[in-house]
Amino acid sequence: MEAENLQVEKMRHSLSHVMAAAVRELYPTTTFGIGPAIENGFYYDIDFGESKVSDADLPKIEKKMRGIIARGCEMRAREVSRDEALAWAKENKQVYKEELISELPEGETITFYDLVDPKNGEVLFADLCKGSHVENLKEIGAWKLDRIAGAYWRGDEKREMLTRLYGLAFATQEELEAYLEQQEEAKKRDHRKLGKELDLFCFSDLVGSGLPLFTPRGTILRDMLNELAQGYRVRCGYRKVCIPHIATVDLYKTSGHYQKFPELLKFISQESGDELALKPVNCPHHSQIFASAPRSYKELPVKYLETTMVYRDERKGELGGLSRVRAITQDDSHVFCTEDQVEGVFGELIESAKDLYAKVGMKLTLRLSFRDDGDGYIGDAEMWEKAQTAIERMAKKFEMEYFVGVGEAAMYGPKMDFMAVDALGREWQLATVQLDYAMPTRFGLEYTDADGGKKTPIMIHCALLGAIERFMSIFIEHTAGWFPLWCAPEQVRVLTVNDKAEAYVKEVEKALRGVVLDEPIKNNQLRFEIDRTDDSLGKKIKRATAMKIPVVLIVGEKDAEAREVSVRTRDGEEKVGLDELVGWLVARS
RNA sequence: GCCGUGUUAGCUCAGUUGGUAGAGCAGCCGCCUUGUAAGCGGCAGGUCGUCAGUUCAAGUCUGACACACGGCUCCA
Repeated sequence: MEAENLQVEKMRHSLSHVMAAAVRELYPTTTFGIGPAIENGFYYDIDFGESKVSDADLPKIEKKMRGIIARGCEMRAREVSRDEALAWAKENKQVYKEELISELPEGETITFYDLVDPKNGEVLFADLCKGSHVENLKEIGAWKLDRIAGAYWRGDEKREMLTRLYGLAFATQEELEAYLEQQEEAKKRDHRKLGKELDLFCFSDLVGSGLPLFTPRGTILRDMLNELAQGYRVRCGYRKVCIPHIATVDLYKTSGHYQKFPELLKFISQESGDELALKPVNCPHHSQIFASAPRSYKELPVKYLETTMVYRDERKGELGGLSRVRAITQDDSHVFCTEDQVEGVFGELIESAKDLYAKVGMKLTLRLSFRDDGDGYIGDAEMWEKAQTAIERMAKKFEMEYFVGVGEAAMYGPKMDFMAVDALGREWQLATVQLDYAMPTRFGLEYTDADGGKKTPIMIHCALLGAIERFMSIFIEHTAGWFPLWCAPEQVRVLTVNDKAEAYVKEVEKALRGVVLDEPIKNNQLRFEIDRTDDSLGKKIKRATAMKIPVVLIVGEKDAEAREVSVRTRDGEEKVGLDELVGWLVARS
């Protein structure tokens, strides 16, 4: 397996050289950046200078590449000195290569790979490269050029914008096709497409980009997911609070967001001239509820819970569907507690996260998000050390497998981030539990301890869904829109065959009206519709299926006679007696 | 923000070399009373993303803007 992976990587890497050779032949004045092998293929970043390149040019480049491969060219390594390499780069006006070479240590031996036609010894392309490569292009498997995109030189937006040509490459044709098929499947499940088809949310240019509007159906889904996420904490003694969505900027100067959080949206009051901001987080507001009264150690831990929107001025190019928005709903909670209560609070939240993700059918992995050396943080080094050690100790105590993500911490402290794996095997950061020694200090929060002295509480931030919008985008793709019964916007649809069994349809309606599900959330009154239109049954079924309604009940004269309903679900068809219908539905939730 | 692609009826899409727009579905109106994924017929529906420009003439060509989609170090 190892050897196979290595071979595929060699092949992908060699293909990037072949692509460069083809490009140079077609566009002689280009300057080359880097051309690595990647997960599903390869790319090359190229500066095309004056020439414009677009998707339409890909077939031309691909054809040229196939020609080079058909010639049976070889990849030959050649060692040169650093000075020789620099001279080569200068002579050929390869400024990017020159930059790369000049960064290599003095005296280092450098490898070049030549793409050579063995029949006449012609060198089609010579490139600075550490390898490794296939020996002969005959070893190359299945590949195709994929798309064209822009990429900053070395990923730095202050530097030149190069054109990146992406290619896909696999060992066999089957693997390439399987990959393309998987892409197709992902496209079919795309939450933006399903969001429209299932009537869950929409956008309006008048409202603005990155600002989703939820329809009645989408709102039900949101509410159900939120209820699930809040339920765990309500049962652990969290109490709901409610705050306004704006505050004076003084609040964020105190919290540090004004200085460290560029996405903060600010505005000036025409009335008072005050500078205000839309809340980018909820903790400062919540801290002021804690600060509103003298607190005793006896009432700790104080646990607040609120699902509410925060607003962030995200970079426009990064907005997309529900996964990246400017108005974000967090199922947020904040706990103010003593040092020795931290473990208990974390324990409850970890158990809740595990249970919630099991209920939605996603596997969890744990990332401990620690700080890096950047300056986007508040609080002193000692405090960070203490918090990070505590987080790691808890991961061990609760027997969670974890890895450490450096540079992933929040502004005010390290986080325990739960990564959920969806049906397509993709990993997403959703639930998060954060330990914060900084915010309480900045806000001067305190409580009176048993000895009468004042102490600073510790704050624990948590969101189990993370952002509801993001969670929904993933959940929609995870389920492909086939939501479990408990959270489906429309759980049951009754289809009449004709108008001759209306009396019986009314009986069924009455039975459904009495159905209340209690799992996984309590008091979940059944949501159902009755399709009495005079369309054919086939058409009604098609419509209900397109909306991915989990349970479809067909009720006609034959059913009335037998006092049953014809049930149609994704699993198939069956008959259920009217008397058993309620129990049948409850059992399926 | 930057690079590339796109925007035609509520939705999915046609629209050849510039000659003032088409289909299917959905909608509405009839007929059909229908048994497990589209019954039949008719009607209505569009400043072709927006604003400029070129032209006798622009959905089609040019420019700007808006919005959407894909990408923006898996470090020779």
